[in-house]
Amino acid sequence: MEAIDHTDRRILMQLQRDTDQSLESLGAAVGLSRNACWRRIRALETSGFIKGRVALLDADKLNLGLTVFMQVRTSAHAPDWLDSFSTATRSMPEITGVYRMSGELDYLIRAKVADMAGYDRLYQNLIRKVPLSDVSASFVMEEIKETTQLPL
Amino acid sequence: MEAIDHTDRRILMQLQRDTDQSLESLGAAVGLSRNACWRRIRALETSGFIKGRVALLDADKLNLGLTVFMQVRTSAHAPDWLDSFSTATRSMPEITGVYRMSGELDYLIRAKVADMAGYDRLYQNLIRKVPLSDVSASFVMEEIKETTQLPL
DNA sequence: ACTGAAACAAGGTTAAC
DNA sequence: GTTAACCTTGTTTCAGT
Repeated sequence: MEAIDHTDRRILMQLQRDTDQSLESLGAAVGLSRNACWRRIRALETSGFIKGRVALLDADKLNLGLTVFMQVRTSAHAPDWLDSFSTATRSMPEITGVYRMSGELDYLIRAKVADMAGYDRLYQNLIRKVPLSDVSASFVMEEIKETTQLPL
Repeated sequence: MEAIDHTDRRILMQLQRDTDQSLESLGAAVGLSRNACWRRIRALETSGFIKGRVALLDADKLNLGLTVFMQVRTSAHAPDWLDSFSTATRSMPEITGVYRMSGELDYLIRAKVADMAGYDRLYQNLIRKVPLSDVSASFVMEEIKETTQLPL
């Protein structure tokens, strides 16, 4: 696993914007021939810098217009509580992010649902699978920025 | 803009998992010929269900191992405060998400930085660009789940 | 109107330098 | 790193259901 140079960064920058460019245009953008480019990309893949290539869908069009952040506060709990919490949240496709936060007893959940009724179903499902003492939800009114691009 | 059927959903499911499969294998997965598949994908693109295709990078490898959520509480402010806030956050590449939350005076920011020093730089930069009264930060200790896949 | 089969062209992959 | 051959696969055309 090598260190990354300036040209690699530029390639990554392009790919995390749009992975559908041809090697030709990509090479042109970073000043490289078609397969010099190809070989670098391949290296970036095998070394794990590139985790994968995915399609990004329109949540509104798919009737998933409501994004909710749930803050879970949990008091003392059995040692395997985290296990069942992880398993439960990972198995629920509406939940797109789960994070253990600083402060030890806090978890943050991000989920996508159709509407309030959808949120309630999600909430009911979740507390049925894993005991949660204190849950508070905040809803996204406006998405000012949302990107998968990392700063390079 | 049409409604989406079951086969389209299966295609979208595949593509948001991995957009690098050939039309051949994709078609096999959903029970379609190569270009029946192709035409559906094309329709899903032009109708906007597919917003784009991107590469997902490894944040740790790129020295962006610290994810932080910042909660911004703002009291009364000039009518164009939101404008300058939006412009400022959108121009900062470390910031990967900005949301106006329910409760009217709350904004949530997600950012990726290298470490605490990186967070402090980001914070200093941000408050230099736009006046913020009350900012609290929570740091991600453990990423239990993180996906771009929407539930279908 | 939507399907599949086959021809075609573009672009990813390999080999040679 | 480059150029050029190669061959997979995306794209277009066409005919059938």
